[in-house]
Amino acid sequence: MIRADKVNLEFLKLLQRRFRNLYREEELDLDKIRSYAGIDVSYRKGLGLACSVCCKLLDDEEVDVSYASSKDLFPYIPGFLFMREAPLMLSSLKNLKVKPDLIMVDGHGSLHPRRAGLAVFVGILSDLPCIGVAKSLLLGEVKDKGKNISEVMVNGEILGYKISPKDGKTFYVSCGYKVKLSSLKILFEKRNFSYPEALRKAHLYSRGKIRDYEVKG
DNA sequence: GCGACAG
DNA sequence: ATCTTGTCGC
Repeated sequence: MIRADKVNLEFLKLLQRRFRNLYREEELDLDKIRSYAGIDVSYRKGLGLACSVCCKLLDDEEVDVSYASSKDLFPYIPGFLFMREAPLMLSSLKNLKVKPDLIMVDGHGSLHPRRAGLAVFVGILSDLPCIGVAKSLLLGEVKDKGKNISEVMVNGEILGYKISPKDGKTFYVSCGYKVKLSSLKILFEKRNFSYPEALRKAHLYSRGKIRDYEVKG
């Protein structure tokens, strides 16, 4: 494990700026998106385990599941989560037999100090439309609170949305790659502001799998 | 300098 | 994120 106090943050910021230069936005044609994958990572005693769950976009029916694990983990440093989780997420994504048309990762995309969160890296490196879905805010202010969907502002710019399901915890979404804010809004409105089922399962499955390692090996 | 800080 | 049993409440 690399020591957090030995990490060259200036170099990593440079890396984030370069990936941001590769960032692109596109209109999401929902009629052409058949399936999407939710990706999450769990940890236990120095081991990290990622899970990708591929579901149909229409009814959330599960069509594929894959995993990837590693003991060679980068430390968690706020603002640099990509170094810790992007490699594991990309590995589990490769292990899917059914290739998704869209991916959603646990973490922020453009809603980030340098607009280069985890979802931006995973989107660019997989060359798939990607959306960042986080449970808490890293920065930004919520405008027009109280609605199902409200804008998150950073320096007068909309960088994401706060989504409040009728039943359940609120979460935040932002663009990762090849997606536009307008597409995000339409997508979550169509899905009735609910937390993505594929992500919920990826979280459950990764936790279940990493506990098996305790018993087996 | 102080505090805040995705997972 | 993880370490962790029972317990309060819908």
